[in-house]
Amino acid sequence: MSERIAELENRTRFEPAQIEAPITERWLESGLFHPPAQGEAGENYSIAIPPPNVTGSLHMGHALNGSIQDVLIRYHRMLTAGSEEPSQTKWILGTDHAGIATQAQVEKALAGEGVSRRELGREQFVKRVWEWREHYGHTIVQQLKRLGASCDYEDERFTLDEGYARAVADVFVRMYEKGWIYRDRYIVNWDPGSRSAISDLEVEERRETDTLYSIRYDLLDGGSAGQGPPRSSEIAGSVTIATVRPETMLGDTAVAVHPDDERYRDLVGRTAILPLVGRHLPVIADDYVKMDFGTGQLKITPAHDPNDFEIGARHDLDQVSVIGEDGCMTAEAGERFAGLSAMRAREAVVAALREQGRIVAEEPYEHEVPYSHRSGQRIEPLISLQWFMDMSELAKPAIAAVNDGIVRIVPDNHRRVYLDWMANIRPWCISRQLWWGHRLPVYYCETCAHVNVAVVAPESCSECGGHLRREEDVLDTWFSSALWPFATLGWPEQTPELRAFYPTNVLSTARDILFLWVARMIMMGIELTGQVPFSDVYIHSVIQAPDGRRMSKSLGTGIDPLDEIDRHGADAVRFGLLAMSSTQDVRYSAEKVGQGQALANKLFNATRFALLRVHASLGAAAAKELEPEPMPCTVEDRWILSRLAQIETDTAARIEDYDFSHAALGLYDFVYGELCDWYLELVKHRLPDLEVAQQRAEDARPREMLAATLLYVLRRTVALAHPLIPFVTEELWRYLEASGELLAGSPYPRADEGLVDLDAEVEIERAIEAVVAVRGWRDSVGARAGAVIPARLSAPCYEDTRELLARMARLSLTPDGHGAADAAEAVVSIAIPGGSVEILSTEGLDLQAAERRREAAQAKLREELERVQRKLSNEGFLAKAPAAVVQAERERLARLTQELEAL
RNA sequence: GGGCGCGUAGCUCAGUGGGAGAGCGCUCGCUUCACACGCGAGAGGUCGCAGGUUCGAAACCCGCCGCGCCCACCA
Repeated sequence: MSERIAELENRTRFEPAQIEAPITERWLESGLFHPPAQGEAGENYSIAIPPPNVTGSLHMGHALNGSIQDVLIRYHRMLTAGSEEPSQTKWILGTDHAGIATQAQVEKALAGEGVSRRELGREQFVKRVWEWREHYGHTIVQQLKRLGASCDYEDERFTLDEGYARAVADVFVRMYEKGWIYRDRYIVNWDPGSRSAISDLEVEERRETDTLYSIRYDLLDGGSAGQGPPRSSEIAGSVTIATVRPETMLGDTAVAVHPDDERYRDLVGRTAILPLVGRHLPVIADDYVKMDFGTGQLKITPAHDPNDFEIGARHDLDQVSVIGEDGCMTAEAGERFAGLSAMRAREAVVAALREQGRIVAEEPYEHEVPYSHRSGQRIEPLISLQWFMDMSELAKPAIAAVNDGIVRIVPDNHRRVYLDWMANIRPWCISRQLWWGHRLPVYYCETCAHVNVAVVAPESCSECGGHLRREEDVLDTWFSSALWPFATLGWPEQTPELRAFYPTNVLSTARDILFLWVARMIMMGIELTGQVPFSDVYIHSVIQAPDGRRMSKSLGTGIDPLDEIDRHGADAVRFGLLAMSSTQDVRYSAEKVGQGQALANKLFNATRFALLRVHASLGAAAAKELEPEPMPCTVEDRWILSRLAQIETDTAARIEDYDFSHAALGLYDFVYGELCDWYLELVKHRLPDLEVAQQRAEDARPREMLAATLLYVLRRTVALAHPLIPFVTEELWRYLEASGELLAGSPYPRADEGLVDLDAEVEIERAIEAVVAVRGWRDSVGARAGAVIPARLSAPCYEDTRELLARMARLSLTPDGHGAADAAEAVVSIAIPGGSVEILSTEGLDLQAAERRREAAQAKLREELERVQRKLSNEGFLAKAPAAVVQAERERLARLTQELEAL
């Protein structure tokens, strides 16, 4: 117990704003968050933070995941703090360069100055982004500190750091040499917004209603596919194709039907004439075509549709690119349309077709349209020369790791989602036409066209010595993110950090980046380090707005966690988020944050009260010497120690099971429902002021024992709650712990099983039930709150709790078996477990209400009794239910009978 | 089209085989010597609907209705 108790006298409220900054300062100065790179990963504990975007700011997802990871980190740091075997706990911190997002931000800022990035030039632009990063790159890290996140702030990484960049280049070269990375002309998801290719995973489908046009293409007479505009005499029949994108027809190079389609068997091998263009299109058979959709005749545009691209490859069709990287029609689309945006071109094409009478039907059509997750613009599938990575070999061990449980996914219903995706994994388009990012370590020879790939830029071509030109493209941001858990620790060098903290223990994230990031880390980790990067993947909730919509700035549904911290304190926000979290999406609950705030304040006041009371009751000198330890004198002491042991077991188990909401709410229930509502109220009177006690000539020993027990319980509770609500608990530790040690570096309480006392629990629970019953009765009959009512206890099993029942229910209990008093007439009976309390005086009571209440109580007891009797007379129940259940029902019957008789 | 999940008190959610719960809100009472961001007491629920399994179902199974999310190449 610390000497500074007097400070607490006037602090009747916990004020987070006053203590959060100084406490953060003490934590940072202590070095607790910056462990030495000692030992091996197997004996240490580490988590690599999902690196936030460098120019981002803390949103609810960060706040939740930060709280979760911090609980795990603080728990393990404390768990091993008292241990004899040395163990380090590290939360690896850093930020992600976030290619497209950051580049877009800077471009936007430049636009404000009236400059485009092309005007600035690559070198100057990249310089500007670095400056931007210097300016805004520390925001989110500072915000994590406000949350109380105990990351290793002294060892912050960035995915574009020099060492990290070397690791990225190194991986590229290795994968290239294995033949997994290759360059290809392939149809990609082109994002006209960021003017770059993006990966499949960065595409989101939106439901939209478009017009489905049915267009008639004429068929040439005969089978030959001769060139030149047809003369009308050569036309023989037609096909009707359906499309929502008429503008792409300008790039059609075939018409397809299903090979089994009886209706069109004769068409295969014939030639259709592409309206507006006149190109001759072979009619081909491909089983991709659905016979039961539309007319069963499909236009094939290999350059602008992923399916058509595949079909084109199978049939060796021409690729005619009519839409360019700017989203506008190319020269190949013909003079009439070239230069128009795709949307404009659509109108123009439709108008031209309509003029020719070729549109035979139009209908509204709802379908999924691809949009860029990054820029929000509609994806334009087109053929482009890009770099790809083949994932099939990488996926195999990553599938096995999850199948074999070497990587555990929690909750495990995400396991199958992961496995399904991995089983069908496709090549990954890794090149981006951006300037901000890891430029590919690829050098083209201007003389012999040889492709040089090397970590360090070669002087000249390895084949011919010719001049080299470096690839302009950069890598997909997720390529570097995939190396996060080990590249942050110095890989490919075998550093002490890598040895001490890799593999990490847990990766915590929302499910939206399970494929984008988590799966790729597992694949890359296994391939490059021979070990899985983490043994557990914890997938946490997505927090939605209170109305169930997505939380987003643009919708105006966002809630800023920092505002919430300002208002309620970091502990409250952490507690609230943890209490909300679940295995599924949840709505933001201001009430849960309020609950957290209340808990922090409650714990603060409970501790304050206990310390002040102990101080006043033992005197300053004795209080200072006091050694907190369990020294139970009474049944309530044994009860609270037993309950404490139980909540200690439960909390540790819940944290280890990633059951954060129950860990949080369980602590709340213990602090409120047991420690404060009952234990403190029960023992108050046992700690009178020192002078009073001395006047009464009381022995100091019972007070010392109670003080020792009380402070033991509070210290343990405060320490137990620390990983969830670190600020208030650290603040209280200053008063509870004389040595000045930080709670963050102190051992975590582990249940003392020897303190479990089920008899005490039964007794106190019974007494609490009785108190509640009497209080309810008092309230309903209008008894004054403070009035002490004469009564007689008519129930067994209250030997040790008789006094506390009287005190808590404000009864003056007549001693049993004492002549005159015992003979007093009972005017009212109140049912309590195992019997009744008989009220001996009616002064100031509403007797009609009392009677109504008695009747209601009787009715309820009868009803319950009947149900139990029914159950016990059911032969099926007696024969088939477990003996313990039958026994419990028998006991219940006895108890209810007793209570009913007492009324 | 495939998959995952949800539907319990006015609201947000726990509870997954044996007496319907919490927080907030609401009602009543209380300046009770830690806390009025407090204390005490209370009202409020055919556990989405219908069937089945079981001695016993909010929970397990089948179907239906409603809602959400993820994946997927039907123009």
